[in-house]
Amino acid sequence: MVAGPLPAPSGPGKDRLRLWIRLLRASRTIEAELRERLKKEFNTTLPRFDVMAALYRAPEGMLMSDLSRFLLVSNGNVTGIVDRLVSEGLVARARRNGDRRTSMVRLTEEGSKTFGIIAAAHEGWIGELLGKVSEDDARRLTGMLTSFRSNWEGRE
Amino acid sequence: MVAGPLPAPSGPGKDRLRLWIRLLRASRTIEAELRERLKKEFNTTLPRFDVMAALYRAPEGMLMSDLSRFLLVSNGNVTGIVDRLVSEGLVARARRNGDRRTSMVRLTEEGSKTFGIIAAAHEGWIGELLGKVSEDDARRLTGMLTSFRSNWEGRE
DNA sequence: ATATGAAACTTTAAGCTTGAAATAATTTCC
DNA sequence: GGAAATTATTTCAAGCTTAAAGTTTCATAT
Repeated sequence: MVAGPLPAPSGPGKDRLRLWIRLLRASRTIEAELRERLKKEFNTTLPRFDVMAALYRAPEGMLMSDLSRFLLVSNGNVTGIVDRLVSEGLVARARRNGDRRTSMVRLTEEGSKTFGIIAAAHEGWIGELLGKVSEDDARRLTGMLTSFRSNWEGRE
Repeated sequence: MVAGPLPAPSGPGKDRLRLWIRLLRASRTIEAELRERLKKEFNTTLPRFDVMAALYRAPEGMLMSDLSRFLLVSNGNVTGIVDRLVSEGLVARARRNGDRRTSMVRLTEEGSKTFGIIAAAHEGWIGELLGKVSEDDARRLTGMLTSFRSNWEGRE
């Protein structure tokens, strides 16, 4: 996937292949940097940050399946991450009256406070890491990515 | 990370944050699809494909540390993936005369043949998945991503 | 009411991933 | 030549990830 330098591919369709490779390398590079900083500065992980970010914007809480869908990861995966966040006191599961299969997951007060702090740092990091991209290019790129993602969403 | 819908962020620097979120969602979506197809069609994984792709373009072989650097993953990680590829007969380690700490890793003949087949399918999938991106946009996007990545490479 | 099926979630096994510690070989520097 | 630092790699523990199988609960249709 993360192919790169040496013999530049050429021929029909190669431009898209090259785009994909760049896209993947870019996101992996940034992801690695964020992961490292989250660990060093806040002793947390990217998956936990992702879950907290999702919950932060849903004060009423989210179902496990909502989280799974939103974060694009499997539901078994979310179970483990939420388990750890619960044991850290940052997240709580609340049984529901109506449907006993489900539980509403939400940030605790401490979780919310903690996330606020981390999120501020995170936004600063992104600004720094993408600093060389002009606001204009950022908007243009975002537009392209959005349209190309829309071919995908809710496909199967 | 993979934040999305609800309250659209606004303010200074928010365009870059949004760009990052889209970038991440796009690459995760495509990655997930590739992973699934690699599993279903060829009973292999993305990391193994990555390693084989790197080796395919280096017929003389690569050191473990070369692989690690090139693929942007830790060296301990590469050890495990190469181990599995070796046990599948797709990759071979060759001790070197000069430096006995290192070994040259390369595709076996079977590995090379196998990779050729998978790579052809892979290229087709990318063409399909990014089909809606015009060749022109693909080149433009690639250019932007390249320049923005170059702020990063060899940073520390 | 009760089977049948669907839905929400957890568990499990296998594999991927990292950072840190451990090994081993090489190089550097007195 | 030998200690000390460096380099290449593996090992390890903890955590992330998936797909598949299992559990519990709910909804539907007899």
